[in-house]
Amino acid sequence: MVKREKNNEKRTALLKATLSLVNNNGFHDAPMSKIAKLTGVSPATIYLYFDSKQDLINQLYVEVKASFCECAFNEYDESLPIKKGFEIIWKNIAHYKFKNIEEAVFLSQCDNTPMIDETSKEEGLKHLQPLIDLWERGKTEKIIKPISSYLLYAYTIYPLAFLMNMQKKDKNQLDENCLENAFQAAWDSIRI
Amino acid sequence: MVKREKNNEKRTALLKATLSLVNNNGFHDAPMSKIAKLTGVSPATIYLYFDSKQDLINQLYVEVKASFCECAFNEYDESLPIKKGFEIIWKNIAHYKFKNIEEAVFLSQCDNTPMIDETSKEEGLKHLQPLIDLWERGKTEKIIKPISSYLLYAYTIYPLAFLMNMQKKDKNQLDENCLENAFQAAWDSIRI
DNA sequence: ACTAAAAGAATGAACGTTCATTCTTTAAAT
DNA sequence: ATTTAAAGAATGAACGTTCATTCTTTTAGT
Repeated sequence: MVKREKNNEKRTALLKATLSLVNNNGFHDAPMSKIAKLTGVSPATIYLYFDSKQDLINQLYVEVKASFCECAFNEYDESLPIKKGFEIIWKNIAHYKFKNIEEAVFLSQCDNTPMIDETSKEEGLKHLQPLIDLWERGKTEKIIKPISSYLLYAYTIYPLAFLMNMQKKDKNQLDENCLENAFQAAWDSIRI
Repeated sequence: MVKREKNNEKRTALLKATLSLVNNNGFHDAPMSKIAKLTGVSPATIYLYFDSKQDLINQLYVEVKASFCECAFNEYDESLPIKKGFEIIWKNIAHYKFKNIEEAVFLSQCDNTPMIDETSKEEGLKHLQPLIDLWERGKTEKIIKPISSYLLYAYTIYPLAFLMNMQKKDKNQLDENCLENAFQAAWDSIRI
């Protein structure tokens, strides 16, 4: 739903405030009034940029997911060897999750909750195709186990969400060494 | 908070209705009025069994988590060899998550959301100690990688949550073969 | 065993508050 | 002068919770 082109700053500020509130209070305690107050605008102004609260949260999800996926394939090249290509994507994702911890926590909350429309969720998932392609290539080259992409994702990418949540709670500090161990575990779980 | 001893059925029915509503609608769209209606009682009746909505959801979380952890260590014995002991616990957990998919989805929603009090969350986490002990034993016996328990959990148990969510959306059917692959991936990621 | 009184459960209606959203007015930009 | 952006006030609906009251069960007195 396209509304305004002008003053994208305000729109971005609204998205940012929403992210912060949903992260800290949960969707059930992130009312429009608080979003407006935190942004420094009137509640009515939100409706110049978004159709509804649901529209706001859906757009936020899709945009954060897009920025995540864009980051994931930075410097990735399909001609790279399987393991090297996987390592680049994996580390891109890992770095995103620990540099942009608020965004990552938000995504994990969305992915485990019915708060986002199913259609928006599917839209957000499409951008990961190059990783799935890489895995398929790895399977035919007998480098990666011949198991479903869901399994491969569950054991390589998904664990990062847990580590990140622990990181946020200061339960597990993630240094370079820990990251290397994590990558090794991911790779060991799927390599033949 | 101890309230009534009598008529535990109604209390259980309230918990069950809450679980179902939160799962399908999210916490933000599971009002007391709907919980009451689904249970077939008056809204006021809820407050004979629980202090508040927050108390209701906290108690639900703690009890579901407890039943999950109880199931996890069924037939487990500390004298078992590392791999066998791990396999038993892992498969217990896997079976719980796929036999009690509603409960498991609920737990994953709670664990990724600020909807549960932090104290209740910590209470729920305590019961997993035997698994951590097993891992420690595995490390000293040089069977399991010398990495933190958070990493071990992230790569062996946490992935099941993803598989289960996919299962619920009918995206990934989990047969016995897939389960075996999943266990192998889990073990491969942490064994030396 | 029967009845009356007390206690415990449960209720629907109503409370004050807060919600998402809209209406009306003002300020700013063109 | 006209249009657009923003604001604040206002809206009905819905929220969590409590209220006064009524059923239902238990207790006690005969």
